[in-house]
Amino acid sequence: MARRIVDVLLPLALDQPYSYAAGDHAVAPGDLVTVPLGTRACTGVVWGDNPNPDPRLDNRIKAIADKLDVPPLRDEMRKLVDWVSHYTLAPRGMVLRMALRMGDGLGPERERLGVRLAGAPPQRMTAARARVLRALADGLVRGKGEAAKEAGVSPGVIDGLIDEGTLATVVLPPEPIARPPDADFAPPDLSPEQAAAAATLRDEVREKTFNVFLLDGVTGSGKTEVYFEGVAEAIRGGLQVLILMPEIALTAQSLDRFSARFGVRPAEWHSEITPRRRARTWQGVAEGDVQVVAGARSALFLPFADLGLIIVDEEHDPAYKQEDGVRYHARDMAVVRARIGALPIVLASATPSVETEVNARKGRYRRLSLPQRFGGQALPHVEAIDLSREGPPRGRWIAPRLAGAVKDAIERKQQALLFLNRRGYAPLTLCRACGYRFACPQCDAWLVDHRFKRQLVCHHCGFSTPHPPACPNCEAVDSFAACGPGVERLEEEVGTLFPEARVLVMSSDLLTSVEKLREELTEIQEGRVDIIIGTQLVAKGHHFPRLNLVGIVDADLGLANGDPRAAERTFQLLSQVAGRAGREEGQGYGLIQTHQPEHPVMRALIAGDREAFYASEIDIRERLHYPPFGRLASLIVSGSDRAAVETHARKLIAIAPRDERVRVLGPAEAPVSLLRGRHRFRLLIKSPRAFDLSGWMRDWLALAPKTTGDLKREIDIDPTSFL
DNA sequence: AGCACGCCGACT
DNA sequence: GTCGGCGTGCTC
Repeated sequence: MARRIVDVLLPLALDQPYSYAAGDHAVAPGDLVTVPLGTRACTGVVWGDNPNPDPRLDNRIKAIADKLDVPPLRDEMRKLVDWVSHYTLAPRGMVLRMALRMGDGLGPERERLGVRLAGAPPQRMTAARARVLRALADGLVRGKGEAAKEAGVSPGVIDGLIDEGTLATVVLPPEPIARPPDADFAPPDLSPEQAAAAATLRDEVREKTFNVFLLDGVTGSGKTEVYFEGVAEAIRGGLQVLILMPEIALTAQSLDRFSARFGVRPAEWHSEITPRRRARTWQGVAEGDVQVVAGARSALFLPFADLGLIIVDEEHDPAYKQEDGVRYHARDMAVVRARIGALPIVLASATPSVETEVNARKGRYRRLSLPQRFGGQALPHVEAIDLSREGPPRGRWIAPRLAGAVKDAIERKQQALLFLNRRGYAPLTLCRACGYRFACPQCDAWLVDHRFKRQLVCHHCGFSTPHPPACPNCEAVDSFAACGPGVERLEEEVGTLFPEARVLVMSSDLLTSVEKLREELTEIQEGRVDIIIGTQLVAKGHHFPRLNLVGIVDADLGLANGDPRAAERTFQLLSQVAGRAGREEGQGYGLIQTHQPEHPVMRALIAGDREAFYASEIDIRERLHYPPFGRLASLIVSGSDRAAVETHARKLIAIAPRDERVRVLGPAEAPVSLLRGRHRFRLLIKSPRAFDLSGWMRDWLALAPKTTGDLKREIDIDPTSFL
């Protein structure tokens, strides 16, 4: 019999699988195998049989070294890898890599050792040893770490007693990575609207067909309770569930809501999971032992054994777009995964992305609306403060009317939130004597003054330098002027306006740990804070029960550049922030400081008229043939030699295949034209919606000269960031 | 992505 | 004379 050759896809920057001899291994598509690659060994996945391997390989085909004892990557997963790779133009191997990110320590469970009292007391008794003996006096088995903790000693003391023979070790059964959730642990009381939506989801989960739902309701309308009913139905049916969330939202608060409903926490999956836990979760998911995973976007590539439902919470959140490596949008790829796996998917948001909203309007997605706040609470009352008519005095950022509202809120013992999406003290520092401006040496960006850290910092590359005593250009002393506000400067102003108030600044760069964030949230909840000053960190999912007033200090900030998604993002962010007001303490109040109160975003926020915003934004997108009415791709050429970068970009345009449906715009210097010492030129590619833009891009790049030196091309299909 | 190979600067 | 910097190219 002829020897069997199989194609193995490797988690490397390779688009094509490599051929290996199966040898004695009974392998099938999807099996994880170890294969020799150059000088090393590599774990890959059998992609299929290859009866006619490339003759140019002649006899260089090596043999599979080993087959791993884990469930094979299912057909759906392999289809997903192929699909995502085709769509994003990332090499297939790099997409596979995401599906194999299980860390080390796969395979048999590392033995967990327990200890119990077994022999005579040790020759040399110490205080620590005595504490251990007392703690274990009942003769029961405890885990090693557990015993040390209970006795209040270091693990070394336990090991010493094992060596002495006083304690005996026992192999413990493995601890489950996640206990099974109980679908009926604490069923909720639902409003009629919630109950109707929940019933639809339950039916759909039983139905097991592809269907996309937009679960649409304002902050506080109870979306989570509704999709939990879909989750419960999947659990009852023995199916697995994936709940995607923006990474920052995966806090204790939201996981606690899950455990309040189902009795246990879901398995977690995000960037800070330890490697061991990661490996065990991956394996638990693949074997079907883990029923529910709550995870950040990368959880989309977990190898579920029997997935029955996907939830994408806060589906509009920009964090779903991965901007480096494989550039994919987790919400869109989640829909693809649901279609491939023939299962329902729920996109939940109070402010759906324009894409999702259009899909719902056209009937491609089914809308489940939750019209009110749960418990009949009113939405916050929102007003604009026109900065050109009633702005603050020069050098101040809080208008008199906003200051008055803050004062009232404090007097009523309620909390106020001042939102400013800008970290640090001031975004620009200049010398009054000579006009010198502090700029990043390796980016096209100003250095931001961070007074708390006593540094000038580049927000693009992280470069930082101490604030110099004199101007580097004219050597003038005391000539610096801070231009514009950041949250730290706002804190200063609040300090002079309300010297008695207890103020807390929440900004990602002031956060040292998740623990610290948790403490701060508790402080806020317990009312030990009067004024919260925050960046977008405060917009995400945290619940502030005593908050009644939200002041948006600079609503125009996100609208400044020429980003086609600026309006949408500003609307979503500001709605979310304003929605934090008055969720428990009566009528909430929002004040929006803006120079353009007539802008569709502001008008919609003030009127509480979401529909008006979508109507205007959808109209603009349709006229400009922007997504979702057309397709968009971006190609950024970058490198240290500016001329070489521009030449290459022009060359790409010159060789682009001609097609009257495709327009290639550029090359233009990218908005951030210098980043980490690399010059950047951008091409934008537009096509109709019904066009395989990925395929066209692939054909185009096949004609392109290969890059030399440090020249790099980055392709982004459906870009969401235009920097 | 790794890793080896290869061709030019400062030292055990 | 070697050690080692990281640019280029290959891995079935």
